[in-house]
Amino acid sequence: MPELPDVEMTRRDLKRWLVGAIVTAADTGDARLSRPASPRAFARALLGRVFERVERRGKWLRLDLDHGGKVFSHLGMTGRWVRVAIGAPVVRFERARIDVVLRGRPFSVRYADARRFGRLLAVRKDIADWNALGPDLLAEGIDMGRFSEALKNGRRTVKEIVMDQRVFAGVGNILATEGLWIARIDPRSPGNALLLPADARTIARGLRSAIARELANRKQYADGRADSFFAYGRAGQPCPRCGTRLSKVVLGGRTTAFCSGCQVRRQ
DNA sequence: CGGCATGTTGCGCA
DNA sequence: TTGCGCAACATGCC
Repeated sequence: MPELPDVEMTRRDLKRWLVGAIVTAADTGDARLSRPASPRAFARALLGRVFERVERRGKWLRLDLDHGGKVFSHLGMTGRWVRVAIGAPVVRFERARIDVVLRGRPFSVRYADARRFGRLLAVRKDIADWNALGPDLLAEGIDMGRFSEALKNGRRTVKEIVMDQRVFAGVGNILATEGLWIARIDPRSPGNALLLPADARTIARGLRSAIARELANRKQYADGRADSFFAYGRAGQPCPRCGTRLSKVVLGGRTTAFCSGCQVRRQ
């Protein structure tokens, strides 16, 4: 599921389903997902409340309730929200349920998460994970000065820097791989080798373009990932731009595909 | 059966 | 003290 474009699509769903809806029942039995809050706190915070807003920053979602409470949701690796009829049976890997009434119509919204790497907690104020997030490439203008600084100060590779949620909220392994391919920059380049303002701009443009492509793709194939990636998951196959066999390397513990033919490596 | 997976975190070690 | 690499988390799927 989860990188910025998927989470954004989820935000739009939740906004459509929940804003203005009143909660008639809420339940989760999963202490792991609701940590450090308790499953009981989740039910208690939601019952009888009305959703006012659904916000997103990077891969985090925040649902604001009418009494000032907030529900934070992170999809982890396999989390997803679905809407079903009221009283519908438990969906596969269901971890939480929110029954609501919107404009007189009752229905149910379920959170499913096979691996349970996600988070789902109801709290009174913003959590540290949310506050620590850097700018969101879709929502906010990015501060090029700050990005250049992050690159300059980083001994890490440019891919690791770009995936740092404090630098760009929402960029994960797919977006970083695709964005750098579009920007024609070798993901192994150390950040402090990319000193030109033009480099930062090119990378930001590549990431934005990758996000736009993914969003368009999600809209078209509402379900699953019809992979139309340039580089992600395609090591060994020809580069769609220059035909060179795409290489594979592990950076920051994540598999990374790139083209040694047309992605420039800086030292 | 082995290997890999869109994410994050915490631990051991240099 | 800081930083880095990597295992761990829990499960599906090829």
